[in-house]
Amino acid sequence: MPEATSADGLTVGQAATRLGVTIRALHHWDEIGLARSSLSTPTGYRLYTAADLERLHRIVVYRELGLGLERIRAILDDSATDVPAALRTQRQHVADRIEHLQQLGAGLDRMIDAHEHGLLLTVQEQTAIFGPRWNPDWSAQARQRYEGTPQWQQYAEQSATRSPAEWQSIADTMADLDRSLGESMQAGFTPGSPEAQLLVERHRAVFSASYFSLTRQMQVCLGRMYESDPAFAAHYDGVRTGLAAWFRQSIDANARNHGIDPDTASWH
Amino acid sequence: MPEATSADGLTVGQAATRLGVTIRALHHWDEIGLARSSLSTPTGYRLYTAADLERLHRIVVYRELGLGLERIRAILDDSATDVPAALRTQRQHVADRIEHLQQLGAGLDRMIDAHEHGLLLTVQEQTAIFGPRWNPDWSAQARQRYEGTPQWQQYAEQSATRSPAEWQSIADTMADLDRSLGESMQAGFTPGSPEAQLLVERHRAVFSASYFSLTRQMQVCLGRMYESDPAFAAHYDGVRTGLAAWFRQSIDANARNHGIDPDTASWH
DNA sequence: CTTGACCCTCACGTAGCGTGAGGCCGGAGG
DNA sequence: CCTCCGGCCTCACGCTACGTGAGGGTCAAG
Repeated sequence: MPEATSADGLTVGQAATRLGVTIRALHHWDEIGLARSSLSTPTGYRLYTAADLERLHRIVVYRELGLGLERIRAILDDSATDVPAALRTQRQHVADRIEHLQQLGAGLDRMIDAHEHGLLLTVQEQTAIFGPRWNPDWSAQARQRYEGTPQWQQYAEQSATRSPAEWQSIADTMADLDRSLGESMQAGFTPGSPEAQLLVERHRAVFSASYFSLTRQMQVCLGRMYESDPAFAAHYDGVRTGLAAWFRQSIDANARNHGIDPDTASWH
Repeated sequence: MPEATSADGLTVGQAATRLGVTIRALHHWDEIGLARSSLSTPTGYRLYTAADLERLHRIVVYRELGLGLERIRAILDDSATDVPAALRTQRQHVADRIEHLQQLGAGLDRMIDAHEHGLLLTVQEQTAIFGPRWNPDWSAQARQRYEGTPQWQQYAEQSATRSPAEWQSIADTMADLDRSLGESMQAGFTPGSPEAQLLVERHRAVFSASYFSLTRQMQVCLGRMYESDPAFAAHYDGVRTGLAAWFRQSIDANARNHGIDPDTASWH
């Protein structure tokens, strides 16, 4: 049995189901004067006539197109408004928002990649930037070890915004630092000497800017790894024989100079 | 002269300009506990330290990716949250919104087309649906005459949502009506007879459902045009000789029966 | 007369701030 | 010392388009 469509009109609930909107929406449109029911029962029930429903239907259509209620009101009430022009403006807005969202999506993709791979570079680019002795597996290993730590997150967020050129610049800076370390050792500066201290602090600054904030405690742990990890040790000793040990000792000495016992330092 | 970066930290204004956000945003993030300044002067000024700025920067990045503040809070504070998973969820949201907006855009395009051309059918489709005697220029003429009137707007909005199949159904209904009109005239029913009145009301209902709400006053004007416009007259007289005049008279008679003087009726 | 479905009017909550209002602080000039 | 201007502070309401109850009448059926 269909609803007894009394000739007077439909109640809010009936109108709402016919239009596919909520009762509250109809109430709201009533409140702001966008669409009032032209009839009502003596007890205050709203009754929507066929003409009311036509207007409501137009509202629903324009609302589905993403127009704001005030713009809809203008279109419906002000016959002077240029409807196609208003629609074209809205079309432009939609296009703009789509483009913006697509950029957001691309940024998210980069960020996801950064979190999952650590480096946003192809293997070819990695070799070109970090040199032939770079092993592409290292970033995967680093990810396995540090994934989930705040440091990894910070690193991932930064690397998501880095272009190959910026990676190149980082690699150059690092290579510069390696050279300086080798020259200092070669020149006879010992761990603990002012020159060595300066270089250790320079390493901390460069590292913090390139990867993530490095405390002196963390730097101590890193130095130990440089010496004990075969790959890292080979890298530094490749610059100058004995450099891995010299650098670790310099870091330890610098930490001691800042009141830290390198033998109890932890990564935190 | 750069700002005197007092070692303690930056004031809100300085932090805001560095981060590219407003002061109010920083206040807001403070209010909801997302990012508090860890220092403050005795007089209550906020001072943001370097660590604070790091956190703020991360917030800015994630906010630019479209994440909500609560989600950002989870990522920053709760090391247990799976960051890539959260990002992928967000990526899906963005993709969904893009698709939705693209549908909106398509709907807007249809609506704009409908307002500007009146019919969303190719000339071929028009001929196939309305028959070989249909003249594609008619819709352009109708647009020139009625553009800007509420009736045209209603018509355009409806036709924007109509598929060729629905147009076919409308054409069929109209053809049915034409046939019935011709048969009634042929059978000798006169304008004003109950049979003729029924057909006139049927025309009004069909027309209102297919194009726009038609009052009896408007129907009278339409009937006069059917008789006087050569194209329309040819159409009806092609169904049955003399049908254009018979139909116009039937509309007039029906209007009179409803208390309307057809000679003073206006389109409104 | 009761019951359950429906209706009414407040009125607060949402996300992320914008935008004043009204008033205190800090450094420079007179 | 006073004043002035720019910067800072804390309320606190405003914005979109309703969602979601709270508390209470209304309507048709049993």
